[in-house]
Amino acid sequence: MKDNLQRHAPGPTLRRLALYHSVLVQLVKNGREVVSCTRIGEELRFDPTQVRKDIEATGIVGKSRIGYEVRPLVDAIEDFLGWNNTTEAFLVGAGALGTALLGYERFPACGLSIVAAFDRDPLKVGRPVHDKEVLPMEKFTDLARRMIIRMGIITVPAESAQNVADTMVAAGIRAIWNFAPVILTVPPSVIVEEVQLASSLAVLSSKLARTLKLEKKKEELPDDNDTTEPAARHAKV
Amino acid sequence: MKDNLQRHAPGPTLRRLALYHSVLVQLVKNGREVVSCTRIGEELRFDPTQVRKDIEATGIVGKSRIGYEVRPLVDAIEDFLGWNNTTEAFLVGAGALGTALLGYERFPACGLSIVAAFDRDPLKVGRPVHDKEVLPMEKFTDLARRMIIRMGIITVPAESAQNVADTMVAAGIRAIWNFAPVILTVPPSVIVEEVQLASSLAVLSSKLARTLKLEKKKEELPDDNDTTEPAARHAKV
DNA sequence: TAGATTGTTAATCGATTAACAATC
DNA sequence: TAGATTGTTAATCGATTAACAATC
Repeated sequence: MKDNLQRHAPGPTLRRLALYHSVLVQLVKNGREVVSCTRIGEELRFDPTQVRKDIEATGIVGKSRIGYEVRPLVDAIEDFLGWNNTTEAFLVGAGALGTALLGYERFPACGLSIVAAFDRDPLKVGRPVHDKEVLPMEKFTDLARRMIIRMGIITVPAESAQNVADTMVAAGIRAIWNFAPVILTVPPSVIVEEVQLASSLAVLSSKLARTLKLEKKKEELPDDNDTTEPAARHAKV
Repeated sequence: MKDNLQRHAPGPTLRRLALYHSVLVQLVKNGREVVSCTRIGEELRFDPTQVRKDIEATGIVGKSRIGYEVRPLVDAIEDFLGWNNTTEAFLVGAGALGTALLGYERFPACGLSIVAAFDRDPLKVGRPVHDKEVLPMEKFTDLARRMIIRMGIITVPAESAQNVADTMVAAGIRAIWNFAPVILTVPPSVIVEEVQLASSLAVLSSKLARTLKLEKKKEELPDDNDTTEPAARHAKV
């Protein structure tokens, strides 16, 4: 056992821990009491060694031949990810994406509670979305300070995102989850997690384009290099 | 110049290329004709060397002391990411998140056109969302085959996601953008890009929890290790 | 020319994977 | 016991960063 101060874990580990959590919560529901890395890995198609390494970061130790106790493991992951105590967040931008996040059923299990939404559009203000009030932007700073809100979620268009971020920082917010398609500039004391949909799409579309191009080429020149052609296998026979 | 067949680029590079694209499109609008890696890097707070390495992957060559021509660079990135020809996609799950994606203004610039949405809920079928038809799930397979749709977007709850993915694969879809909180199982010929919101939140919330814990500890025991205490600096003076 | 910038190779860094002893 | 599984160290892999010659 190392010190009780939380060790720094690499980003990929944190991301996978969130996935393990989801799997483990399901196992708890099914009444499972112990689980092995192999089992978790199978579910998510991860290498068992990697799962073990990740779990090690949480400080949990398992039992040889048995695996890990599910319930303590869930607790340790929640502790590690900061999901054990509910984090109250303010969301800015009550458009379609903001609305989707306000109603996302998974967040409570991740210790996230979006307690209010803000918008500068008077038409959106006043109409509750998923039982959450939509307040005018003017109320943001005062309310965030009084409620000691530490997390902000940005779902406004690109043009206003930096401005919103500045307001959040000034109001004492320490972590920003940014869904707007711009990279934010914030002081070093503020943490930003960028959700860049275009980046995610880039990975998918580039791979798809590449695959389709390759297939097209293969169709056009079906030579001996084409191992999918059964005939090619007879070359040496 | 290497072969004209697209080289494989690492995921992080693809993600950053999407961000460069956004910056460059803006530069084109402003009438800029050339740009250096340093300039792009400043905008996104990336290392200039990294920007150069990424650009290298697209096959574009720059000019010493000048930089890169913006317009050809944009074209090359679009070509590389598969954003030059419009990809038509079907979306399944016309809930809040699906609605948000159907109306996302940035997608056309990324060569993505969501041409129709599908839902199994009869209440959602028939009412167009953002000018896009919402069709019953029964029509998916036939329509996808006839229109030769290659990309599918999943915005259904976790429980139905794998089922939807299976339908997509059977209908000839080759790339799936998955927003449901489950890891999908698909044949190797199908590409999946997972958008796991919980994973993204995990990175943010764990960092925030860690920071807040550290600060609390510092408050409780303000000893000489606390470099923010000006008094500590006088220890040796 | 001088100096900013590219292109490219080498060094570093960090994460993943493999290997294997310990253990229940 | 035998064998599955953990814990841990070492090897590998891949991406980032540094260094520097070439160039306009």
